[in-house]
Amino acid sequence: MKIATWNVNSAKVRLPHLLEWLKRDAPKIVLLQEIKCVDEAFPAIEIGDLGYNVVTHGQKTYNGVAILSRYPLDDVRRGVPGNEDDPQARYIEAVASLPPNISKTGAVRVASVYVPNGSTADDPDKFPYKLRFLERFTVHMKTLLSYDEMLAVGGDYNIAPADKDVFSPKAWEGSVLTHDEVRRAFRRLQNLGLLDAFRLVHPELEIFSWWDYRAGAFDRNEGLRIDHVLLSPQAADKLTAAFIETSLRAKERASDHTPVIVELAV
DNA sequence: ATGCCTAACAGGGTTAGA
Repeated sequence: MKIATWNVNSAKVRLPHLLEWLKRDAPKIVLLQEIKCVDEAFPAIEIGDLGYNVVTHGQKTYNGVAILSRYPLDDVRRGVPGNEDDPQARYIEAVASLPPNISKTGAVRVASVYVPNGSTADDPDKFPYKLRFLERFTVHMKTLLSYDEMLAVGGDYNIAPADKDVFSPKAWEGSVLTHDEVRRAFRRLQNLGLLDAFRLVHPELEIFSWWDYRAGAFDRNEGLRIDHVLLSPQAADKLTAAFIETSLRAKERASDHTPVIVELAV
């Protein structure tokens, strides 16, 4: 079963790419970020026609997350608990029920997260907001891990966990994507028991999930690995493959992010 | 090299992204 995460940078603009990719690759579950639209404007009909159930947590203009699933979705949660004072739509969670002919394990809980960028480390509002979001998100992850179930949390974490996730560590030193404090926040998640699926399969591979729109960054392969699928131990036990679908970044009118995909033998 | 593209909203220039 393939589970993918993708920051589409506008569901409306990326719809042709999304539909084509869903038809070709047929991931069972897709976790989307930056849909940049309200729930009513999300192209749920077109996606539903391909056999996907759709739940969204949208917002006008900015942010917005969604879950697409070939399996039924229940127990939908919008927003991180304890973060209700935050008007930005950055988190959605649901339980996908796997049919008995597919799995004996029953269900997998999935979540799509869009961690704030943080602007610059000296920004008086945005960087503290990023750290505060990560703190509250981490508390909730601890709760979900206590359920001892299959859990996959995919998203744009806006964190390059290590220097090998950065094309030029020197150029990115001190940025909000590589900052010690956010890397520490990422390690905290891992120390709770959430495992970086891509790194489990490819411990040393240098491959990126985002490339700047400017200055031909994609053609030069000047990117970062900031999109991740984190797995509970129960899910990581089923992990058979992980890869980054670079082809979608090469298209005309591409998102600046490309899908990260994991395969679980459930 | 801190605005090199892109998107939304709006109907031009600003905000935001990473």
